[in-house]
Formats: sequence, structure tokens, C-alpha cells
Amino acid sequence: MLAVVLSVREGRLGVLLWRRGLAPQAGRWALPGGGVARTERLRAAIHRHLAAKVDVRELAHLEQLATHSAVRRDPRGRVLATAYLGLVPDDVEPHLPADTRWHPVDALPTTAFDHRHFIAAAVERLRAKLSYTNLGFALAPREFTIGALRRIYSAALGYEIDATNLNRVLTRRRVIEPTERTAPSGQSGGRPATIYRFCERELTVTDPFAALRPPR
Amino acid sequence: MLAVVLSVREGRLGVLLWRRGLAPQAGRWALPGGGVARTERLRAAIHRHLAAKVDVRELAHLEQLATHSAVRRDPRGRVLATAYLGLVPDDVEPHLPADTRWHPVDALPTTAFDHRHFIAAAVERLRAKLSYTNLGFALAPREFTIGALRRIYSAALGYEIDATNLNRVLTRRRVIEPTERTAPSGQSGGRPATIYRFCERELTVTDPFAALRPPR
DNA sequence: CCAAAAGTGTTCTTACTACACCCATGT
DNA sequence: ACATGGGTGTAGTAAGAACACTTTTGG
Repeated sequence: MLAVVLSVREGRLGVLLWRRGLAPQAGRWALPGGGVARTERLRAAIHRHLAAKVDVRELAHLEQLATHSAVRRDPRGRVLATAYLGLVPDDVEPHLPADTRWHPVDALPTTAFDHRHFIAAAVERLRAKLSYTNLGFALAPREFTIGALRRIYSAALGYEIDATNLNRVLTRRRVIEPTERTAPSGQSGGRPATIYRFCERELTVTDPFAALRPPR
Repeated sequence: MLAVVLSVREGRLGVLLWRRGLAPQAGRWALPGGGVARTERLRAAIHRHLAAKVDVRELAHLEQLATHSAVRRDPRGRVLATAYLGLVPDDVEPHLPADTRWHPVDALPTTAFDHRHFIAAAVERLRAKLSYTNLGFALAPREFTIGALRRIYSAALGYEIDATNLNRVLTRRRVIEPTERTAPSGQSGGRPATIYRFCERELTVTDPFAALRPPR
């Protein structure tokens, strides 16, 4: 049971890791997680193990990645490990314990066990879903300007996104909508930006067919 | 541990089910599956439980769907159930035990437990991946004509696909390629069809971005 | 010659990209 | 005034859908 919690921090996509104090793998950075109680639901176990790191209410999205049956940390027997992907909006600042930190996913420290692969799978899943679902809602604040959203998408995807086109793609798909309000300009001026919000705050597939679409 | 094995049978997408002889849920149709031994890999367990139904060599593709922790058949405690999606080409005819049959996914009998939902998830996954990967290789024979491939895709997707466009889409993406040979025409004549094959017979993502593509 | 099935050519539509240009605000 | 960031207009591009037309076979 492992949680890959991702969020945009300081303009980069980051993952929540804690530093192991004890053997095995003392000093290495690990994903939060732990065992599942005998009658516990998987989702409940994730929340239980994450409780110290991030409040459940700060998790905007949680989905299952995969279950691995490889022999892991414990050489006595095979441990089933189900990995989850969690997403935190970039405007919430969970209070982190001393051993826990956000690490940019493109500059990871030495990770414990095979956690590097779980992180890679989570990032790949997030990037794919940003393109064909409304998953951006889980990384962005409730309300935002297009410029802010552009920075979030650029950080999450790992390459620059054009604000104009981002706006148009997401508007056409009815993923985001403008509010009546505008944000004040910064110190250096600039036109006040319209404030937008996501229409839905639950995962929706917006562009299911890359090809071979059904006839109309 | 459950296997949703799908294949195109008689022009329709079918799922492999066996009829339960004993309680609970006697008489209902269930997915093949069973427990995982203490030191067994998940994939090995799937193969072990499927052995009586289909030969491993007949499975052209096997991938994990999800793990469910809901209280299932056994009210004594929660059972973790990991579901897999397996695909069988339409030209192989596994020798089926007496209690086992292919059922069209759009006309399912009363299924045991919550197996209906697992089947739905598997079909959805298959249909999505047919659009943006080369997954068709796992439903088609090694070699085929475009007409035959069209029938397979139409059955799997649940709506008619145009042979011309199917050919062009898959060729442009370098998913299929023509051979030098042609298939003889049928009794009623017709131009002999070029025989094609899939370039790769392993899962490859061919069209990862529905939108927000990286700059060139 | 005709029917049948395969394959080609062509047009249309649409979603997206790229980028020039215009707008509103602070200093 | 002018720098700064936001927003609009507008081609251009490419993938795919739709469908007419041509090709090659059997009877």
C-alpha cells in the first residue's frame, strides 16, 4: 500500500517523500504507505497512512494505479503492494512532519526500494490524463486565472503550454468556465485577468477517442 | 483474483464465463479466478487458474485492471480481488470444459457476485485502448485482410468501422503493414485482398496525446 | 457481362497550434 | 508614455470521416 502524492510546488511537479530513519534503507527517501488491516478497505488504508502527512480534505483526487506482487522489502514472503495516485492543489500547504518533503519529480533523490518506478508510473498517468480528462481540477485552486493555470499545466506536463490554446481547449470541452470576477493586476501592471473555475471537480473523460470514433 | 478474458466470437465481442455448480450463487455465470498462493506472483496465479480454460499460449495479451477490496463472496472478511484483462485472437479455438462458454458482452446472462462490473470495466478498457494503442494485435490473427480486421474492430468497439479509414489510420501510425501476399477471393468472386500483419505484437501507445501536445 | 469485394482518390470537417495583434492596468 | 500581462483574431496544419470511383476477381 503506497501513495504517490503529487502537487505543483514552486513551479515544478513534486512528490511527497519521507526520509527513512531506520533500516532497511535508512536515510533514503520513501513513499508514504504501510499495511492494510484485515477488514480495511484499500482507500481507508491509504487515508490512514497519509493522515500524518496530508489531511484527507487536502487530497483533491485519489485513484488506484496498480498492484505489484514482486518480492519487496520483506524477504520472508511476497508482499502485495497497491499503489495509489493522490493529487493536492497547488494552493494548499499541508503541514509536513520534519522527515517529510516535496521533491521535484525530475530531480529525485535516491529513493528507497523500487519507489522510483511507482513515481514514474504515477507521473505518466497524470500527464496522460491531463490531456483527455478534466484532471487539472485536482492540481489547481478552486479559482484561478488562465496564467496561473498555464503555469500549473506546464509544470505538471514538463513543457511549456500556450495560455491562449489552453484556455480555448478547456473552454471548448466545457472543462473550465469564466466567472464574473477579475483578479487585480500585479505590481508591474497588466490587464486584470478574468477568474475561471473548473465546471466539475470530479474526474470526467472529455476526449475519449483518439481515433476510430463512433459514427454520429 | 479474477480474469476477464475477451475475444471476438462469431462477430461479437465475448467473455469467457463458467457456470457455478455449487453454492453460493449456484447456476450463475462467473469469471474464472481464485486465490493467490502465499509466495505466488499475481500473473502466475492468473495463469494457474486459467489453465483449465485457455492455454497460456493462446493469450495474446494480459494486463491488470484494478484491485477491489470490497467485501465479496466471503462474509467472514474482506477479500482483495485483483482483476486482469486477457485477450485471445479470434482464430484460436481453446478447448473449453463443459461448464465454460463464451458469452457476448452485450447479452450477458445473470452473473455471479459483482462480476458484471468487472466485465464492464474490462470492455471499457479494451475499447479505449483500441483507439490509441496497437492493442488490436491481441484480437486478430497473425495475418489478416483489412476486411477481416474491420469485422474484428467493429465487433470489439460495438459499432461499424469503415475499412478504408481503418486501414489508413493504422497504416499511418505504423501499426499494421502489408505483406507481399494476397488472400484468394471467395466463391462469389471479388478482388483478392492484400494480407496484412501487425508490425509489433506487444502493446505500444501510438497516439498518446488527445490534446496539449508537446511543442515540436 | 455482372456481381462482389478490395483498394484509391477526393472532399469535408474539426480540433488544435502558432503567432500577430489589441486591451486594460500600474508606475 | 510605456512596460506588463491578459485576451482576441486568424491562418495554417493535420488527422480522420465520408463517400464516390476504380480495380480485380469468380461465375
